Amino acid sequence: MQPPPSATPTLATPILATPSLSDTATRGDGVFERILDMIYRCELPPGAVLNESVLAARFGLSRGPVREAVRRLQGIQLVTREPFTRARVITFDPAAVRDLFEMREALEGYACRLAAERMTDQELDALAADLEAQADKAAAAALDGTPFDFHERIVRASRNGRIVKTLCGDLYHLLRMYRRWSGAAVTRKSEALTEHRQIYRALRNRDGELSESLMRSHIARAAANVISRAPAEAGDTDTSAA
Amino acid sequence: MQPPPSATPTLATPILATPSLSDTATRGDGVFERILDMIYRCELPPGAVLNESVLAARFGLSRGPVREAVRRLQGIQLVTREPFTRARVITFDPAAVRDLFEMREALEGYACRLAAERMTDQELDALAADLEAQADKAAAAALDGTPFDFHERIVRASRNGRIVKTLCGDLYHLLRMYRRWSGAAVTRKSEALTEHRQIYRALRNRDGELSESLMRSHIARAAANVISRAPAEAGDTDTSAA
DNA sequence: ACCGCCCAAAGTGTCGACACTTTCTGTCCT
DNA sequence: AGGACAGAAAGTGTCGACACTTTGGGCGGT
Repeated sequence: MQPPPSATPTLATPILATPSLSDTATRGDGVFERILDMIYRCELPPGAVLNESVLAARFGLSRGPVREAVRRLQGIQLVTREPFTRARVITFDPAAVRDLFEMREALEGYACRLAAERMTDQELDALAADLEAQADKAAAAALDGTPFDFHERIVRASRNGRIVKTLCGDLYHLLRMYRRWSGAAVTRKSEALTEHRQIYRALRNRDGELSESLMRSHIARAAANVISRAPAEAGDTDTSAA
Repeated sequence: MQPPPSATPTLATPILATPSLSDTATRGDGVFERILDMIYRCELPPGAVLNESVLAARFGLSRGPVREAVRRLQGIQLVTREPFTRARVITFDPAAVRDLFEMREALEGYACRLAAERMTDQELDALAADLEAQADKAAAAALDGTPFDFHERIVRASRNGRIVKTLCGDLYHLLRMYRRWSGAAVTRKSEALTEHRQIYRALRNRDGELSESLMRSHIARAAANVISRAPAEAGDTDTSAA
């Protein structure tokens, strides 16, 4: 349940300089969000060292919350770490990327099969509407060009909370991070749209087998497209950037 | 004040009564293991409250490591927690169990498909040998009656580190815990063995499609068997059991 | 000049204390 | 008597300090 770092549910927009640190429930959570954001922005690129003291000083608080946040990052496998050594942002070797997309293929394909069985007709209608709206305008509702909207809708329609949490949580972070880092823009927009329409048709027909198959192919093609760009080796960057 | 300022500064073999707490890399890791064990043993049954202070006192150390361990447990979704409230061991409602087995079906099925493509002939030979050894004797090498040996072998043969980590890590914990709690012994031994042999044959034939399909069915049947036992509602248990 | 040991520096692990939040309980008002 | 409020109690969140481990550099031995 990590909607893009824009949502501020019931609170007024904070005017403070520290953006997402003051209005969070606990400071540790705030730090988690901020570090996540720093990783997304490639301010902490893959391979960067996470120094607890430095980060604490940067955020103006103690090492405790930072430590907790780093552990959570470690939990979702976004940073690697062994007992007494420094924590580092995960680095993308080709094997890891392959693993990532394979896992997504397995999970999201299955989620698509479940969705074919469990989606309501209303949900299907809404999905179709939004899909075509996205086709007309370059961007859908609010977020522009994120092809994940379609995917997330289907994943959530699987009604499997655990799969949803994995795909929309951990894997989503990783995927997004890899995209950002590799600079792989979505140059497959029209193809993706076609494939999305295919998947939608299979869902509408309640054909779980076909839905899963199509989703797998779709993801595999996207993966091939993303991987085709040779990923340069990540350089080390310290957190002590002034 | 735990390392007595005596001789042997680097290697102090602990003669203490605390079994698995002193010899781990870091104390937080030790606490993690111990709490995990307590959950397995149903000493901390589903719904039990994890009180940091009480656990710390029980383990004879500060709240810091305990806190860290609880956060890690939270990370793998074995305990639920919201900001300022107590942490509780996850409770198994039927939907959660269904979600769990579905996810396993998706992931392990796919892993099996990958294994069919990636296993070496030697691995297949070894797998067959161990499978038949298990069939002869009631128990395999060391661990008795754990049907996970076969599954884990296949999962690891998928060569996908991320899937392996998920299945043999998080999900494995959950599954094992659920088994323990529901008291669902494996009463399907002979059927399971037959199905394992089927899967092995498909792997040997390098038939990924069939391998995946068989594995999915196998897991689905196991799930149905386990779920059939009506899970009683979990009672609350405090950690301050004297 | 090379290799290994020793030592200081950096960084993580752990601790005890304090601040804040939540919950419970006892009391006061209606 | 019943319900809302205030205060205490319990528990989590955070902090600063100290202990331990790892690492990098200087020093002496060969």
